[in-house]
Amino acid sequence: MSYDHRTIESTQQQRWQDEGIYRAVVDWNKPKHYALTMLPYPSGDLHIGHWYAMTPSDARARYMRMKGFNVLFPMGFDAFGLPAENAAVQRNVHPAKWTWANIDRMRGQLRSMGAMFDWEREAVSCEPSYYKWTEWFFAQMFEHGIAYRGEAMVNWSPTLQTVLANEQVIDGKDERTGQPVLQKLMEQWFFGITKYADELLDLSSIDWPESIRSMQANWIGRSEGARVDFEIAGAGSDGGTITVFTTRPDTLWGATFMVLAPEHPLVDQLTTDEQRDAVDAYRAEAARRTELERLENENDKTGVSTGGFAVNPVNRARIPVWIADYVLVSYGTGAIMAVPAHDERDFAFARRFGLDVVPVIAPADADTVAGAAMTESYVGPGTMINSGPLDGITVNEAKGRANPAIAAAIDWLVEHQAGEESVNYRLRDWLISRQRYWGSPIPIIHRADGGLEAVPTEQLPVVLPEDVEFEGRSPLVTHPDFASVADMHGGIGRRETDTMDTFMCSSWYWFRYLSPQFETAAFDPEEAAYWLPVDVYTGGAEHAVMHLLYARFFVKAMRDMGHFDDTIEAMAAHGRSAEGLFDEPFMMLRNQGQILGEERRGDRVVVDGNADGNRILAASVRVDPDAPDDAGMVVGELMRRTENLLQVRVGDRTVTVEVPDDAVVEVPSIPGANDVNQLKHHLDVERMSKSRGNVVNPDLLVDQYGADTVRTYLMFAFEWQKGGPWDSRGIVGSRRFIEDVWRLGTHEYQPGSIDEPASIHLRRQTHRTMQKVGHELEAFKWNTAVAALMSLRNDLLDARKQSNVSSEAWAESVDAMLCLLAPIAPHVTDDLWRQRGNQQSVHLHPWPTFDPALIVDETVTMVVQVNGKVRDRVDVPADITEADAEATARSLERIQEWLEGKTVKTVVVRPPKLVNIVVT
RNA sequence: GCCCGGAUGGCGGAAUCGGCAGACGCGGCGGACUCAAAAUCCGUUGCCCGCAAGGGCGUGUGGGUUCAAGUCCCACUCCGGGCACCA
Repeated sequence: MSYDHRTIESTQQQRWQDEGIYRAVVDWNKPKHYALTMLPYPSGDLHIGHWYAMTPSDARARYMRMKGFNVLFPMGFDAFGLPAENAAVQRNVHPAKWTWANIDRMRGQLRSMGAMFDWEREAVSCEPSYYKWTEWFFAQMFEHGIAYRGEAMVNWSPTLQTVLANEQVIDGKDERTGQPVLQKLMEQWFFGITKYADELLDLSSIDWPESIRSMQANWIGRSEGARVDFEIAGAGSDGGTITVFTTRPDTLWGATFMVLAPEHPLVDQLTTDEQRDAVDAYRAEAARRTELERLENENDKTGVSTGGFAVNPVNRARIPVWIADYVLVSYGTGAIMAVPAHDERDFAFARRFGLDVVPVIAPADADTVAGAAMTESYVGPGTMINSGPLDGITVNEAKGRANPAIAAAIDWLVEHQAGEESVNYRLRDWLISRQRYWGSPIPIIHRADGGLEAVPTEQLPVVLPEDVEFEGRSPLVTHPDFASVADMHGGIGRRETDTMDTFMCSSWYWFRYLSPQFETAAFDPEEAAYWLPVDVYTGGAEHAVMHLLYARFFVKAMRDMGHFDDTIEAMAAHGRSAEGLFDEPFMMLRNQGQILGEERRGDRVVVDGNADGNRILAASVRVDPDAPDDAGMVVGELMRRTENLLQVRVGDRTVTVEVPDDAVVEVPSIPGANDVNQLKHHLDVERMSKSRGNVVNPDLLVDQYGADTVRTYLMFAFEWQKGGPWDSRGIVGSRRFIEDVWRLGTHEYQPGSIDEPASIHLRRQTHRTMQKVGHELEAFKWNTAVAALMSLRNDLLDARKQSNVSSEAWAESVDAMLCLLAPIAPHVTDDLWRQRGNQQSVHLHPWPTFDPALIVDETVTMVVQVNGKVRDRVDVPADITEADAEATARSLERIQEWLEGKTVKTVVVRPPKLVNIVVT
């Protein structure tokens, strides 16, 4: 019977479902393992990236279960979001209908993966039974003062007709469509995530990748420094102050002017009558420009004087106050003290507008240049000068109080009540409201008197009306009934028509999986007490500063609002300590890389040289994508390179070009001298996208090769955390492997003449594979786990050919191979497992344990080096003594030849692996 | 500019502690089977010299430590990612 993946996979999937083997039920007698993989957005089709993310997660969940853990591995859909509304506008289909149709389709595709998802725990964020609790969390946040309504400069996307969070804007463009985003002053809903900035910076209790830690730290952007108050000159003692944040209070004596953001609230007060027109014009221009346009002329400083002055608190100097768009209203206090002598931007501004430059730091090894003569700012270390009480103090490269000059400056400010030590963050509060329909409604009622109140819990959820029309604007605003509502006291109220950022839905979904039907709370404390927290979370690194930061914030806020109290109580009842379990959502995080489109086969090369028979002998080869067809003797795509032979496609024929060593090779993208080795027949690998036509469809692959082969290939062909270009040719190797497993599993082994060492060898390889595969799966190293199993396959093929191992050794090895491969290729292994007479699924079988005595070799190949170079090898007993190892090494004929006429200086002996004889 | 990660055959990649570089797979080459092709099987495959035995070179570049370096240290180049007029 030959291997038929279609029958095997559908049969096994049906059997798993019938037997209900993936149902995860609380069992306090077993250790638990909560494995979570990021839930998909129901975009319509599962793509190869979903498979790449999910099948290894599934394999590891299966492995943990075989290791004896009670494993929860749930799945759901992050179902609110803009694409559904776009579909509504473009195709005139209701977002709910579109979303649910996609979910149905994707559920089927997810089943074809053969993953062990527990579908009874499925959660879908657009279901009222789900978003009731999303709303409830919002109401809780509102009542605890974490959610608030505030006016701020926010990101407005004209394309999407909604505001966006800072995290969703990259380089002034929205991260989904790449369209420009405007800055607008608007009243919106925010979550006070900045209160948690310091706690979010501490990732010491969780096992997360370094890159994610650094991205989160960068995003939070903590800076240490001081806040300094500058009196507004001529306004009297209580006429107001301009507060600035600076990381360099030590340079205060060099502050010769101030700059406010154009939107700063004090600008009106400071502006003199003479400057009024210029200031108004500048502010209007700044408001018109997008973030993008501001960034374009970064080096070209603009600004205008307000005509007003402030007093530098350290020396009572009257300094002019300017406005300029290089100061951002959203960072720090929206105002800076400018120290042109020691800040590049301030220097450029001062030179442009003829403002004073006063150096206050003398470099240690160079003469101090007078301010007027400086050609650039000095940002290095040195000694304080022109700074009154700070003169003579050392300035080093350290930040904050670790720098003696900064410490002295802060002390001076505190003593003179002119400022204080301060920490500033780049992180802004999370803008949560969206002017869109397809999201969870914000459960707030605006009272007639302007007050705000949360919709009471018993009235939740605020359900999205279904009878809506889509005409660009959110239909909630224009809906006849939705917005009109009574407030708590029966007064006239207006319902909030904004919905929540969909990241809100995904900030708590792993709690809903615990008890998706639970009606009295967001999750059942009894389930939570057993399963929480998530032990392993897998998914893409693109969520580093969005989902993963929000999720951490959410759990900390839930903890502070007391929403884990019932769970902690339930834990105590079962004798489980809650210590440290509710500060972070995900104890371990691992990211997969991204699968890119298949390599583009050719580069355009220009070859000149001589015809030599039916090939060209090249004198020069140049890579030039834009070369015209007549640029050289042979011009075309480089299709293949083998050693120094190139296959170049010219029109519809292929020309062979030989590149001798003395040919000139030019690859403009690689500087310096190039040779033939640097010619690549692929310089262009891109993300998969429909428009590029390089999308790999997993459904077609599954149909052609089977899910087991696709899973195995995805785990084998890449370094998982890295990803890389798809290679459609490579999958046959995985298919051959699965077919070999099938043949070995169905082979009726009859030993010929049994060779005892061969049996022992097979057993040793088997037990080593047990050790190796377990070790690799533990560490998320799928490729080497598969490689180890392929090696065992090779050993078994060899044993079958020789027929020289005992039946027991054969059976042990085949059974082990099926168990070890089961997490990776669940269908074929379970089919074979049952064919081999087992009653229960291989997935319920315990993970094989290796015998440590069996994996040690009796003999080892010892390497003998002379002066660090391998000169001979010899098989020696594994327990050889140091003396015997040296004697054996010296006795080797080839070693003696190398020692002849030389004096042995030292001999390094590392039995049983190596002897290195050092001679002179 | 600052921060994080990386660079190993034609390709994807492997190499617990510093101890045989290139596991495993793809691709290539040669052969068997076949009328032929596909599939399959056998052999081979880092580069260079050599008929061979064998030798030399080799993990981005340049130094260093060591009996021994892909692995440790210093300096640099390039690639990927994050942050950035961030005060």
